[in-house]
Amino acid sequence: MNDGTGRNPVVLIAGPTAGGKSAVAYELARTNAGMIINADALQVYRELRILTARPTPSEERAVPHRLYGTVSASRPYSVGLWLDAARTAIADAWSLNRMPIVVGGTGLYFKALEQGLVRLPPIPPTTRQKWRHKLERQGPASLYEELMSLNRAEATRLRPSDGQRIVRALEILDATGKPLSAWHAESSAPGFLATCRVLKLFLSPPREHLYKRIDRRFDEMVELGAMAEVQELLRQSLDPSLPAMKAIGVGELAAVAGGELALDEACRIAKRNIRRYAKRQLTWARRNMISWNWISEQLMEQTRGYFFNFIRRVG
RNA sequence: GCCCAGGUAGCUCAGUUGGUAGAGCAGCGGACUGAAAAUCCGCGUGUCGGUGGUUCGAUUCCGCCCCUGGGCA
Repeated sequence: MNDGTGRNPVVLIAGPTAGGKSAVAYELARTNAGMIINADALQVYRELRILTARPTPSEERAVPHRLYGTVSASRPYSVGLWLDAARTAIADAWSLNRMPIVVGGTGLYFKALEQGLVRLPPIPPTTRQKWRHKLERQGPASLYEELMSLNRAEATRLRPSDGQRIVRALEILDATGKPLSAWHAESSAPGFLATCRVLKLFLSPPREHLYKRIDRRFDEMVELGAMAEVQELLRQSLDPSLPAMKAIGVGELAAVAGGELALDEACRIAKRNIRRYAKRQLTWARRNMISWNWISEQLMEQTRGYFFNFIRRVG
């Protein structure tokens, strides 16, 4: 696929959850021979169609979709795995003469796509297990001490309470003999999109509207059978620390299934957690997505023609 | 109309024997490189219903007014 400039085109659509990304992506893709590629860390899980607000089967039939529901909830996913899959999908779109439209709410995935990821040798699963178990048994403070004695600079980069990052730092040090910061410094691989013609849209509805949509959408999820979806997931008896089990709504509705929480109370908590998540997405974006086109709902209406023109021109 | 009980943060309320106030929930800000819907850090955001009075000083005491419950008519 070529737009006359010799550079391949890509459209990226990001924004907080429930902000209308999917609808925009679908419309662009349907009218401009696009291919929609998922950039959401949770929408990859097969079992979570309703709770992660994945595109509907009819939408998936109308327009090519990639990386939605392709992974079992029993498997941990990661940025690295996603990045490989996303690159393949984007290349596929080009070869099929379709405009790749990468949509999702996971800021880190977009950052990896744009700027690349540190090239690390694979960490053996046993090493990963070792440190994770240690965290469970001893807690973050003790592991922080350990990291401090192994590599002071690496430890001071982190907080003593941030168990997840401490474990990551330790497993990298353990498996490669070098701290993450050293790997980071030496592998400045250019991002996959460095040579592409890229349109970056960040959909940013007013906070108040966003929160209303979040609340409404969760009620809809429950009506559509979110409860059954969670019960089905629970039947697999998966490790609760798996990413899929941490999807917002899973824990809350599981508590209802277990008789520990009333449904309306669970909904209240889930909605609050989604609102907080949306806030974290916005915090991330303010810092990391400065160069994106930030568009409000109104602006989206006003500039619709402009963006469609971009698509037509390059597509 | 009269009699009670209230009006304090977005909500539910606590409190100040007179020195401009604090909990829970909600919210807000920040960090972030293979678990990122994760993980972690920080922050009370206030015309104490209004208006006069007493006082060095009133959210607190007094008067009047407004509003919300409940009761009596």
